[in-house]
Amino acid sequence: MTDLFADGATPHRAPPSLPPDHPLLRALNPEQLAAVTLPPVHALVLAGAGSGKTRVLTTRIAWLLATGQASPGAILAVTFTNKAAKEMLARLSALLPLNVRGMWIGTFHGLCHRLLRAHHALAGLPATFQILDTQDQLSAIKRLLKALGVDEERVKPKELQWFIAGAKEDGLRPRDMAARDEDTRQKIELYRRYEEQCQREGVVDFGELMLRSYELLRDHEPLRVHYQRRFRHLLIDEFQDTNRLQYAWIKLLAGDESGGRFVPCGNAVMAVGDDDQSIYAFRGARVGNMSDFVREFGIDAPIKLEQNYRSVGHILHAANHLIDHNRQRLGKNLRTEQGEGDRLRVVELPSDFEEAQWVIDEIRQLTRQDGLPPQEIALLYRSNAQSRALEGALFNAGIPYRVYGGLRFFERAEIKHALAYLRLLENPHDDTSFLRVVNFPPRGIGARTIEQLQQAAREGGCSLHDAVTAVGGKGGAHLVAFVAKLDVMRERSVGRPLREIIEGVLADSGLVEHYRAEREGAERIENLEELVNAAESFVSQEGFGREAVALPLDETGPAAPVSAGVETETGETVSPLVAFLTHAALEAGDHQAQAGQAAVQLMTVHAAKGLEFDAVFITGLEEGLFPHENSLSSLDGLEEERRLMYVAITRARRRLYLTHAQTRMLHGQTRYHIPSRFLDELPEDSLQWLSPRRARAAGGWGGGWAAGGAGAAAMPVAQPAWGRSALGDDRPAGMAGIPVARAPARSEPAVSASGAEIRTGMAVFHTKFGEGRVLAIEGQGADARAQVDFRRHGTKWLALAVAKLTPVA
DNA sequence: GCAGTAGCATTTTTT
DNA sequence: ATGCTACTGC
Repeated sequence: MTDLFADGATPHRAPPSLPPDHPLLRALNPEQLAAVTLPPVHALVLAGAGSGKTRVLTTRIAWLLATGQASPGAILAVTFTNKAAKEMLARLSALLPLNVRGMWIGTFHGLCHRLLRAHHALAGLPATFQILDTQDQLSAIKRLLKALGVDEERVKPKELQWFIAGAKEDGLRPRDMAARDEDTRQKIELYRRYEEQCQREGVVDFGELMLRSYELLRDHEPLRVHYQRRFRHLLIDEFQDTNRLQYAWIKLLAGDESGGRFVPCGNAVMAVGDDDQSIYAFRGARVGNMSDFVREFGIDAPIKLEQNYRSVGHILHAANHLIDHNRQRLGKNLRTEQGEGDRLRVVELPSDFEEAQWVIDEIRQLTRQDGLPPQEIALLYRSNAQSRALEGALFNAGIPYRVYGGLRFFERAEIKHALAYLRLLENPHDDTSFLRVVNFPPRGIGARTIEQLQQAAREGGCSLHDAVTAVGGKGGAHLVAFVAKLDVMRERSVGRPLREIIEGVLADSGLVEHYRAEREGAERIENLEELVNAAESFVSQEGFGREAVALPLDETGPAAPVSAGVETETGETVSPLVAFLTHAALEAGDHQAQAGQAAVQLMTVHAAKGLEFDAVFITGLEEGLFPHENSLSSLDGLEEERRLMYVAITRARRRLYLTHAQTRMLHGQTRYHIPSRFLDELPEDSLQWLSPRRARAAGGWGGGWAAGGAGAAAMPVAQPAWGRSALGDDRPAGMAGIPVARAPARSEPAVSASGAEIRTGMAVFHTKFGEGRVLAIEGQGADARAQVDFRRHGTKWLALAVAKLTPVA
């Protein structure tokens, strides 16, 4: 089959010639087959959850290659995460015995980085430019504010970081931005100064990788034309998650602006995505790119992949029914050929504590009686804080578990320290790295000295490294010694293999020695040793070359392997060290070790996207939590929450549990919640209530909350019998899914305000905001506050001692 | 320079 | 409640 990839295979040459029963195409359903064998035209593939999206993408590429329609060098496939890119490569090489070297398959940032390395001079960057991760970016910003004498109270570093990242995601430079007010004017100015600082130090942040490579292509026509001619097939994964800039970047590779209109240049763009799984608007993702794409690329009709291979019927009914409540959709319905399966089990518990206990009991049953491996069970929640209660219960029950999230390998402090030394070997003017380790391990350089050094650097207009001689006294001597030490380390590393360079730095910097003396240092030393291993495997298997290969402008066929270094268009080489540092910044590593362990999986719903499990628990299904209260004020926000719920539901193959608690510890206070509206948006026929169904103030206005509002006032938290050890057998009557008419003893406090009792679920009237419904009550007595969803003013928290709320009959 | 402490925020996250 | 940042005092 390799002969199919002979040089000279040109795009759009021959009509596809593979028979439909070819092994590549055999197992595809009609829609998948249609997507895979599409002629070279633009296409939007609406790929529902579990519909074989990755399979379509990889088979499409394989088909293009196998039919000789494209050479590997003509393919550009882009994903969001390294994980997705790796999976694509792995599955592709399983499909075809092929050399993946010539193909550009990677993340947006990875591919942009590759472009910038190849054309760094054109892009205005030094050959050894390094990447600033989010942490580094924040410290760079803090440093900038300090240098400019801007009060951190007036301009919050985090806010400025958000502002800058947001601007870049929209493709905006400071000069493109108009200041509506003084505050914005200042931020734009700071953005400008931040850019200067980054340029001076030879570093780029994540947003800059994207924006700079966009500008590179935009402003250099020969280069753009070169890449346009090269990449005949552009494939984009998770298209619903693209931001403005990423879409603009794709358009640059797929055509030109002409008279303000976009004109495709003949390449074929296949965008694959699912608008119903768009859950990253908060970080700049723009679902609107999907409809823009349809319009601007003249898509007749999207190809819909609606056949689901993951879940049983009831789970899909629930997902379909729920998402149907969203207005803004392209429209799509999942179907399965599997049976209906079990109904979704819904349960209400008195508290988050008991919710956790109930989940644990159910997990026991799943593993012991149904023989489910623990790693096939996922506990999902809306926000990370919710993991605590679950973790505590799992710990006490002795059930192994694994929590996703938290620090990743390359983000650990000790690793960042080591990397900072390595970066300084390559680029001594990297002030962020300089500051990180100038006094770590401690070497008598204090805040005073650093202050003077920064002052000197500012005055001299130079880097901290170059300013050390300007500082006098003992501090100055220490600084000079530090720089001398760096010089020695650099000297020693010349011509050495990467492994030895890192080992040398770990020893010479004193890092290992420092951690050896520390009580908790053992793990850190282990991590540092792991860093050496990571470098070793990076050099050998990963082959740092791949990261930064550039092709000569007169490209022909796959790039030749490079051994000593990485060729750029000017024939310069990038050292293995630079390549490894880039790798560390671009791929922060796994979230946690022991991935393959037999452990129950805990994660946020966001983190679960793209994963699947036999059994899934969605916990904390309460108003204010899921949907989250911060999202309730806008329709877009609420719809995104609903999509999030959709993602959560579609993670489950066979069993799905939905739990909610009446009370929950949040921010150190007990809060009272009503069940999530999403529970009401599920099809009743697919649900099995394991506790008496509590009506929430359902259906919005005029809807009854009959059972909900009738509880006894100001009762102590009751412990209904069904709250404890709810294993199947000892469930009291009513548990077996037969809804019980009696309302459970409730625990919402009735709060007296203006002589009237206010309770959760109650319809109320406010003199200013009008009619509303009480979503939650928090606190006692004079501190009591109520969260009220007002019909026309959105959701507000009101202090009951102040607000005039009257119950509405 | 470091330890102890007061203040503060606390949805979701990849690169 | 809790964990992180920033500041004060030795």
